[in-house]
Amino acid sequence: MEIAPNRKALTHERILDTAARVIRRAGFQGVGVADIMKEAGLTHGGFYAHFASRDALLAEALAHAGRQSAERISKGKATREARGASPFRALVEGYLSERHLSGTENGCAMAALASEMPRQSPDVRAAAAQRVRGLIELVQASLPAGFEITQAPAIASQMVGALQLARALGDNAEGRALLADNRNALLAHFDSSSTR
Amino acid sequence: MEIAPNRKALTHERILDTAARVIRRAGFQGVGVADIMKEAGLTHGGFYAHFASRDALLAEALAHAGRQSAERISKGKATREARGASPFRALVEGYLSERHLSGTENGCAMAALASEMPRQSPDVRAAAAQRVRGLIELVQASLPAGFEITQAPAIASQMVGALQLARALGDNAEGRALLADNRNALLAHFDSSSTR
DNA sequence: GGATTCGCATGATGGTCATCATATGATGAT
DNA sequence: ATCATCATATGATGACCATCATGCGAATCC
Repeated sequence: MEIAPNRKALTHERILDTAARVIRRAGFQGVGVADIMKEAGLTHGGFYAHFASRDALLAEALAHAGRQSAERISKGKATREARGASPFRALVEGYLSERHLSGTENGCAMAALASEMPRQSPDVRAAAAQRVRGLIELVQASLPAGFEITQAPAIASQMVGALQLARALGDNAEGRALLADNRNALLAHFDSSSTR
Repeated sequence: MEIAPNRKALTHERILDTAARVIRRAGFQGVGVADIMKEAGLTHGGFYAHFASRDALLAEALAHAGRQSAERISKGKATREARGASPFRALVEGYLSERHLSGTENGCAMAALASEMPRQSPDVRAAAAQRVRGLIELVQASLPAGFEITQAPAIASQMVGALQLARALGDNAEGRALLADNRNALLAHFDSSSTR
C-alpha cells in the first residue's frame, strides 16, 4: 500500500509545484485558482479537496517556492565554486546573473514578489519573513573575510533590490548594466578583478 | 475664461493624485477603477471621460507617483541637511527611515511596486524605467567623496531592496532592525558614528 | 467480481470588474 | 429666463473569479 503512495499526495505536490512557478510569473494577485489547476493539468473543481482556500494555497506555494529557489541558488553557487570561484563570488555572480534576470519563474521568490508581501494574509507573510531570513543566512554563510557579519542583511537587500530594479528596467542592455554595476560594487571590496 | 481653469482638468488631476496614492497602497492589480474614483469622491462612470483605459491611468499615475515621491524624498533630504547632515547621510537616513517603512502610500513608488513592474503595459514600464533612472540620479547627486560614480546604481538598489525586505518582515522590530543594518552599512564607509 | 470509497470533473452561484450607453443636472451664453 | 453644453452619475453588459454541490469513474477491499 506504500507502493503507490497516495495519489492525492502526489497531485497535491504537483499543484503546489505549479503554483510556486505561476505566482512568481504572474504575482499573487495575477493568478486565479483555475489558472493554476489548468497549468497543473486539472480542472478547477477539485481544488478544494486539496486546499482550504486560495490563501492557504498561496501560503504553501510561497514556502515551496522559497525552498525551490533556495535550492536552485545553492546549486548554482556550488557549480561556480567548483569552477574555482570563492563562495561569495559564486553567490553574487549566480544571483545577479542574466539568467536570473530573465528567469523570474524559477528564480528567487522574494525578488519576484517582494512588493506584494505587505498586502498578503498572515500565513503568506509568515512564509515571506522566513524567506527573508533564509536569504540573509545564505549571504552570511558566504561572507568572505573582511566583511562584518552585520553586513549580511545589507548585502541581501542589495541583491534583491538589484534584481528588481534590473527587471523594472527590462531584460535589455540597461537592465543588464545595472546588474553588472551591482556585481562590481559587491565584489570590488575584496578582489580587484571585477566582473570577471 | 482662464479664471475658472477647466473644472475637468482639476478633476483629472484629483483622480491622478488619488490613484498615485492608491496604487502604492494596494498595488496595480489590487485596485479597480471604481475604487480610485470613489476615493476621489466620484462615481465610476465618469472615468472614461478622463482616461482612455485603466492602463492609461496606471501609466499616468505611476509617473505622477514618481514625481510626488521624488519631491517628498528631496524635501526630507533638505530638512536633514539643514540640520547639519551631509547630503548622502540625509538621503540614506530619510529613505531608510521608519517613517518610510510604514508610509508606503506616500513613499517611493519603486519600493512600493517594483515586483509588479515586469507584468505591466509598455506605458507603465516606460514610466517605471524613468523612475529607476531618477532614483539613481538622486543617489549620484548625493554621493560623498570616496564613492565612485558607478556605485550609484548599486546604492540605489540596496536602498530599494532594504525597504522592501523590511516591509516583507513587517513594521516591527525585525523590519526596523534590517533598516538599521542597511543604514549602518551605507554610512560606515565615510563616517564612523554609525546609525545616526 | 461486485460493492465501496475517493479523487477529480462538471456545472452552478454570487460577487466583482472594466467598459460603455445614456440620463441628469449644473454652468455659461444669449 | 431659456437654451445649449459638458462634466459627472446611473445603470447595463459581458467577462472573470472563488467557492461549493453534486456526479462519475477508477482504484481498493471483501
